[in-house]
Amino acid sequence: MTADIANHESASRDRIEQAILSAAEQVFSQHGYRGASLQAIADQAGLPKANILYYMGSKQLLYVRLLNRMMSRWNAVLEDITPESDPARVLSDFIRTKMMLGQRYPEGSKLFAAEILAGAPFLNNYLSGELKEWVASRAAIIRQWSRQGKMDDVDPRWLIFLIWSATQHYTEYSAQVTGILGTEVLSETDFESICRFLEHVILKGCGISATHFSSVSSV
Amino acid sequence: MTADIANHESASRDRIEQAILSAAEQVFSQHGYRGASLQAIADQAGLPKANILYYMGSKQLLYVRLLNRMMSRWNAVLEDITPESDPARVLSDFIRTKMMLGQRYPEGSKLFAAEILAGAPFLNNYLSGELKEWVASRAAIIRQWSRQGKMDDVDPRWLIFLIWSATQHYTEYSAQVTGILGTEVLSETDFESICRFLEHVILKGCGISATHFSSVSSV
DNA sequence: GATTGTTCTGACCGATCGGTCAATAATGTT
DNA sequence: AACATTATTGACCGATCGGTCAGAACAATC
Repeated sequence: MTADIANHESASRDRIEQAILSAAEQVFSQHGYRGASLQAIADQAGLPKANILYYMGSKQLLYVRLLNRMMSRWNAVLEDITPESDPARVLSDFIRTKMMLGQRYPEGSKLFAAEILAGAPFLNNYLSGELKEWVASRAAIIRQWSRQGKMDDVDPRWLIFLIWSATQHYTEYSAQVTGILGTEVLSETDFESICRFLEHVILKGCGISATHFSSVSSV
Repeated sequence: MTADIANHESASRDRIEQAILSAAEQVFSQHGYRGASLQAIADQAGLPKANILYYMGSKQLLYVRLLNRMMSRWNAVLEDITPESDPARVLSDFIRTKMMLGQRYPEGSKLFAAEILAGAPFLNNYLSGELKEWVASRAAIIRQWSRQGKMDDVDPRWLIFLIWSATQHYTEYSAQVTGILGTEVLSETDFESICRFLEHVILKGCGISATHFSSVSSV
């Protein structure tokens, strides 16, 4: 008897669970919690419906498990930020990290968006607890930057929301973006162009002098 | 027999239809097309379910009718923009108009967002047709502004997306925003503060010198 | 007051929903 | 080989889904 089996986590079981989670992420992200059906998830995963429930227990357990998985992916963002940090570097990193996360986990990002749209019935505690503290602590540091004259005296909360929304837009509204651009997916060139644009506008807009390693090329 | 009745549009019928549309907008915006049920809409409207279908024909007809109603509300945005317009005034108007629309029609905005999240199955033609042309024509004018030296040489598409997302955020993510701020609704003070912040960052970030009537107070 | 057309709605339809369960198959363990 | 555990899944459950329909209720015209 191996340690894995003792922990009820054989390699086979783990592989199947990941396949189910991946399938469920797709379906939930498109249709939200209510609009998603276990049958659709099962079809997507290529398994019988009863199998989904055997591994996940219930629709709700599967859903909150997906939410938690997505939350944990965001944990590292803006983790090591101090009043002595360089605003240009930090905000630039923030923009690029969020853009990258949206590209890497598009379904997870959409899943989160759908949950918020529905009024965050499963995430209310997280939003008004953990995330609220996260924003408050970062906002305090940004406010110090303003007081130190490193940047304009803007409301840090609106700045965080701005970066959040501007980056999230390209994953959640991908259907609109690709429809307008006329391409199926966002090219690597477009991705880099967007990052540079956001860095340029937001940093300059906040009165942050660009450092040597990050700026927009065209100005 | 009045002209209204001849047009199959009595005042009574119109009142009921509006009530149904309003109720449906709430339910669809929260749960998307698939997740919304006619029974929930009927309950919200205080009518029997069969009554909804009597007035609207089917779930799909009701849904597309709501989408079209929301589209028409956005028609006036950035309508009278020319190469000779003042970028500061135009972008400032754009920001405030979009913010105001989101506040005025929160359910409609969320409905639109849910449709895009689902992959825009009912709006693909609109996005890659009408809206694409709308963006292209505005982008052309913004590009002329850049060539005239009125602003930095930024990609107009990313600028439009930026304003779009930053303003939309406060209606679609209202659950997250209010959760983080700790308030139930966005106060009038916050609303004005956000508008000024966005005007400041975006105009300054695009190298647009603020005109006399619009600027941020704190810098 | 009988006739006609519109509005309203309970009852019902087949399909699908999330979830249960018993029977079977596969996989260890000894 | 015998046994115990886990994995798998078709069949089924009550509830709800979108939608239909017959007929009651209502209003307008003659």
